Amino acid sequence: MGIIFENITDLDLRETLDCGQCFRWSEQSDGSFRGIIRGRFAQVRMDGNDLFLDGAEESDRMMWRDYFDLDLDYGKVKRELSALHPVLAQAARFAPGIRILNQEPFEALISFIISQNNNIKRIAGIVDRLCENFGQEIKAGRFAFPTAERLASLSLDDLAPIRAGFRHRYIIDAAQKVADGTVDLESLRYLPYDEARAELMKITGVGVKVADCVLLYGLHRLDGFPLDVWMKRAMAALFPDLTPKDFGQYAGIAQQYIFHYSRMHPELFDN
DNA sequence: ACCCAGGAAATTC
DNA sequence: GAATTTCATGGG
Repeated sequence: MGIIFENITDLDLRETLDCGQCFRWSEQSDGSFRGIIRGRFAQVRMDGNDLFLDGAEESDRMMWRDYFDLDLDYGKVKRELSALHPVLAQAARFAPGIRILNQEPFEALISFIISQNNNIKRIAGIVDRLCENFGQEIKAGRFAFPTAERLASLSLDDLAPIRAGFRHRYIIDAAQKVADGTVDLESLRYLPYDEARAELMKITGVGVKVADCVLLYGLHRLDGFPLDVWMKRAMAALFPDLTPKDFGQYAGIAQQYIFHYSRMHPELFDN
């Protein structure tokens, strides 16, 4: 059982799965990654330009193609972005195998609510505990991300085991507003950007930055440009003459190159 | 003991 | 309205 995608360029699994956009893949000692996406398990690895999804089902081929964004020409995107600014070209060359995943919108929403005033390692731990406690077990010890309906039914005390602190009430409010239709995540996919952002900000605990992350990572709004502490430092130090709008329709991809490059080069910001 | 972490809400000025 | 403080938790 498994799926193979042949002749895949511009994809590096470690760069893509460990660049801060997702929190649920675990790297194995052989360099492959195991994860559960949309309730489906896969162990993924690259062999040359072939992408192997061991354990995945052929009937899910389209889902996985979509998840890894295999229909977008990242070579072309990189050429366009690299022409904008030499430092952006350098950031893209540093991790040329980054792609923006198509994550489940609700998972992105909850994950980035958890991300606020937090660090990536602990975010991953909280998300793991959330899945273990409230997600469906797909195979031994591996759980799906919980549904909005399930999380909406919980009390603050129920969430105590995930140890997310003050974010517990944000998680429940988000789940309730998604479950009861107050916020329709799928409808945000093609709404004007500012309107989509405003919809998400109806949720307690969702501000501009979390909303931008949900739109970019969960709804594939590549025009989004989340500005976290790292990106604000990077913009001030590396792109003082540019604004987010200057990065165009693929700003979100530029953001990911810059975010990863900055996080891997903290010495750039020692002042 | 102190500081920070892919922020946002609550409070104060 | 804009600036500051608080909010849990864990690691350095």
